Amino acid sequence: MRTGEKIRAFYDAMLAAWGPQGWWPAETPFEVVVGAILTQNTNWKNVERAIANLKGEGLLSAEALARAAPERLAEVIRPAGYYRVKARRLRNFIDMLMRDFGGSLDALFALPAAALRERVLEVSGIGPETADSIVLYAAARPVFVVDAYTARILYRHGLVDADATYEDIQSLMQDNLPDDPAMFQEYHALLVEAGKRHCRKAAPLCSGCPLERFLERGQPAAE
DNA sequence: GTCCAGAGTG
DNA sequence: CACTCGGGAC
Repeated sequence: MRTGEKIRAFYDAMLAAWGPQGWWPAETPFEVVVGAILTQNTNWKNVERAIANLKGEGLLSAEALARAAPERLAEVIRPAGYYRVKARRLRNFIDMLMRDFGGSLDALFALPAAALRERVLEVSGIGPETADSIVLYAAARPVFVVDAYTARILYRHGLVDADATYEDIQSLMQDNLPDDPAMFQEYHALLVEAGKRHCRKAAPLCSGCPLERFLERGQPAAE
């Protein structure tokens, strides 16, 4: 099976095994943005607590976040970890939104997809994965979100090299899939599920993984 | 004790 | 290149 077929077959196999994942779990696009920043290298369970705190404090809006004292914001999002850094990152995004788009997410999202991605990437503390999560899940534009699980799963199946860059992997996925935001949303969520359940860093549990049948001789590759 | 829906800095 | 940021779930 060649690369493109395999990439498309992965999706079908995971979807058949686990069904739709319902990502991104949030009530509004703004909440998606906040969650995308808070979940950097962090368990989603902890992010849920932080978002619940923000809601309880009435801080889940651009205006409220722009006014909140940095120390207070940090304390409220504390359960998400890296709380001082993340408080600053949230503020950096809000500052950009207020300054350049009148605080309107809709105005920001009206940009063409490529310009939107670049604009979000310019915010200090928002890197490629967080930017693409915002573009895909909050703005519903067709960019593929790459994360550590994506790289590991593709690497262990021999579809990318160990040193493949973010852009390498993103291009590989986008070049071999239809340009469908809803599908990209689902595919990334399914890869995260596969990563958590089976393709863990230290001890991969290939047995029972819906992607197991796509492994070839010698795979998964050693780290 | 491990590890998480990463990114910036020295 | 390594190091920092970090609470919480398991």
